[in-house]
Amino acid sequence: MALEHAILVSLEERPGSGYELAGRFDKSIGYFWAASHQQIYRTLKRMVELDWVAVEHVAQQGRPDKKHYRIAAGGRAELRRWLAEPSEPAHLREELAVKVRGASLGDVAAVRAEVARHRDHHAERLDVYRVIEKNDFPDPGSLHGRGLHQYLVLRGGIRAEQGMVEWCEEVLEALGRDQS
Amino acid sequence: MALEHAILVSLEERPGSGYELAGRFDKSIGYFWAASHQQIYRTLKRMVELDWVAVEHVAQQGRPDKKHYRIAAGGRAELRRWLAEPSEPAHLREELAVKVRGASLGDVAAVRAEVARHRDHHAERLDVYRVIEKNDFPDPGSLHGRGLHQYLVLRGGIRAEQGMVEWCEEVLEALGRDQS
DNA sequence: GCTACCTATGCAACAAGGTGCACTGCAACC
DNA sequence: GGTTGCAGTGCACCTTGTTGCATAGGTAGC
Repeated sequence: MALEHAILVSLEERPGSGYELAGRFDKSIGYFWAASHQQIYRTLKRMVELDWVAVEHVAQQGRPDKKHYRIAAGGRAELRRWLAEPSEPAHLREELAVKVRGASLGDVAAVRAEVARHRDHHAERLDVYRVIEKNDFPDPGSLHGRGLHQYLVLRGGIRAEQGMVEWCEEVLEALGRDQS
Repeated sequence: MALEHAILVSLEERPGSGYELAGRFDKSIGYFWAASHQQIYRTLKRMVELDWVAVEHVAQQGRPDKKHYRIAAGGRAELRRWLAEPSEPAHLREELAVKVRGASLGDVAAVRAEVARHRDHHAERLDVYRVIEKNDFPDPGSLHGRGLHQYLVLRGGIRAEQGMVEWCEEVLEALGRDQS
């Protein structure tokens, strides 16, 4: 499993509370590895028991107390171990593809509309990534180390979203031709 | 969930046993929606209870008896319902991206080797898809209906694998430049 | 004669992920 | 004065997915 490792990477970049981590998983890191706040709280608890992260209770006024997490020595060791270990290539899990494949068993026009909706969604996501790219990485050629690694992951997101947009366009065009 | 629906689509194309379905999920359909034989047996059982599929016990000589499944009226109705229903865009879950993002916390060279391994894997997969494309769909322009839909899903697979190969190349090149 | 793999189905247990809900209290808006 | 939203943590339950094992005869190679 990699949720622990995604959390470790995120905590290493910046320590914080579970709530804060959940926020990060709603953007940045979470674009490539989604997780709900439930999963994060539960996993953090387990990671404390494993001594991968250290907790510190922080009392607050006007707000509920929070727990501040930071990566511990055990977590760093685990990260190093995991980074060196080979991992399985992820397999695709695209509900939309199943729908396209089964389109002729239902309303093709409805499936086409679904594809259009997904295209719009991925186009929006692509715009978000492009803005981040422009703002945070104006000069990619000069990047090194951590900054370069963050940029490369963003590039992966851009490629993935662009690929989806193009595929949706191809499907829309082909289904349109077939129906007319 | 879409495993039921993937099974329905597959059974509609061709009825068969759970074992046979598991085989299909190891190739064709399974390239876009993976499932183990355990999942398939369990899901088929549930689908029989729901009257989405019909079973027929087939006695065999020299081999264990098998159960032959075909889609039932309830399954066709469910498929139509599901096809018309909007679905959530799938979110990425790429362990490799987490590793690239965390590369500086471990052995960058090891992560680079991982990326190379994954590139090779996706390149092989891409080759498989390209062969299928050439053999099964020699004249895409003339496709209609079900054949066209199958082709479009294959095109999605080709785009996804090609995108991964290109991203891996970009990462390898950038990490190589950074290290030297 | 032994090992290994294929066909064929399935249980049991566990790990991971998702959904719904509960509690607290402040700030902002209308 | 009521709703909405933010900050903050967590339990309980349910569904999905994975792993290990069991059964059992046939076929093929060494």
